[in-house]
Amino acid sequence: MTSKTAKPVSNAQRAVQQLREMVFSGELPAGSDHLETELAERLGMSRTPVREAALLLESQGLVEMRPRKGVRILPVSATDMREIYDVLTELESLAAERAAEAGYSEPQLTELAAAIDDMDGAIADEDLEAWAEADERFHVELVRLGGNSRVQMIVAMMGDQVRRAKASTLFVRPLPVQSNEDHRQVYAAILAGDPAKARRVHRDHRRHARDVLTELLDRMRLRTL
Amino acid sequence: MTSKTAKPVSNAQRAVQQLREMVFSGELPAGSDHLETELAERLGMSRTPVREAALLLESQGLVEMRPRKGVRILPVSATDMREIYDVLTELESLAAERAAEAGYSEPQLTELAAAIDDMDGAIADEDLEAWAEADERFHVELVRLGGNSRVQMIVAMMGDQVRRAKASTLFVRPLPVQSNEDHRQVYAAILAGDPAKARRVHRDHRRHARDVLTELLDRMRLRTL
DNA sequence: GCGTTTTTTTGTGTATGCATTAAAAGGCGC
DNA sequence: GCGCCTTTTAATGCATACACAAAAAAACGC
Repeated sequence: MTSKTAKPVSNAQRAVQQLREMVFSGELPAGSDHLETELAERLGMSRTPVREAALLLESQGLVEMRPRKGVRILPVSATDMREIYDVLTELESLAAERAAEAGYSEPQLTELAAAIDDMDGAIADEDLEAWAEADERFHVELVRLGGNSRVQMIVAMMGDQVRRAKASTLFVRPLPVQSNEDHRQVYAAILAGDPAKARRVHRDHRRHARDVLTELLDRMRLRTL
Repeated sequence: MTSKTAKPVSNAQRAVQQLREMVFSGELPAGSDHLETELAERLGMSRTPVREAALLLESQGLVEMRPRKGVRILPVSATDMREIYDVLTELESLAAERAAEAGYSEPQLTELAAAIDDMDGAIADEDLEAWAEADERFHVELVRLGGNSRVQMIVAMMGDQVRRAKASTLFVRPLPVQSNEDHRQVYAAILAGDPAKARRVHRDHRRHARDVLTELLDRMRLRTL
């Protein structure tokens, strides 16, 4: 039911996926070093595909390869967070603007609406993980509607870089009750075909989220994640 | 005077640099395919470092690796140009805003001022290549002043993707006489510490440049470069 | 003991060989 | 000739081997 004929996925691709998961899950903790040989053994393949995978992850800003020191899982500092959120703010706002310009009709926005509803539901249940998942869906879908493949890529990349940080602050953050009001406004602006408003609302939303998070990080004295 | 003791640069790094130059110079034309073996021979090294280099360039959006077909030099379509210019507009505007917030004083902005002056000079001489070089310097320096390393990276990456296209339209574009007025306004806004104005002016500048270029591409019936 | 030099260890960067498999070439019936 | 099957060719993906250099360990002088 899941696959047709079993697709031939390369070892390098598997290495990328597995390493990503190991990074996100914390199995490879931020700041830790791992020799190519060690990772190769862990993944049950030779150094070559592992190396290629590491090279890719390095270009995505998730790890760093230092000769003789191994593959270092990059920590994310408060400064990094600010940088990343700034980029996300700009590009998502652009996406919102473009989405509003595109003249989508309601049936094309069901995914977005569903994400918003799910966030409401999660807040009512005080289910933070469900909320985070729906929030993620909202942002991904918004960017998709923006129709710029490069923006999609960059946003995904930046999202990966802050994934761990988001996860570890999720339970100490205030319940984002206000947040969904913003989401609905963005949705409305897109449906109404008001690009300037869509941009502005989303931008303010993002900026606020950034301030909350960075202040939180300062308060937690968390310098890297 | 240039080097201390001759640094040990890896073959893979050399491969990256050389391949980049070969792409930008047109020695490897857009749309062409090249087998790993062929490139390895051309660069005088084995497939391994060439492969790593190609993987990197792929992650930067310059080439695409297709099994059995070889390394394909990615062409840039009119749509691609629009996407890229949209991203550049957003991120450079952010940089301008942040630069204005940073409270730079005149001596810290000499590089930017010099680039503007050079553009004026180049326009007076009708030296398009000198103008393009100074324009590049202006934008790079502006982004640097913005102080966001991720923005710098992404802008550089997007810049690489449109490098060939810019070069090949340079001589059919109208002389950018108006453009430098914008640059001076951005400069002034940064020095005056007016983030909103810096952003707005640069954004409009960019948007205009984008319209000129895309219209030009349509008129030239150039679909890929 | 302790700073310095020498030896050993070890990880990486690169070359190379090979199995796999997609594509091209060739053969065959009609 | 032409569609279809078989054979051959050849490019990749991966494993492996090895030289080099960096770091660690050991030896040494004092």
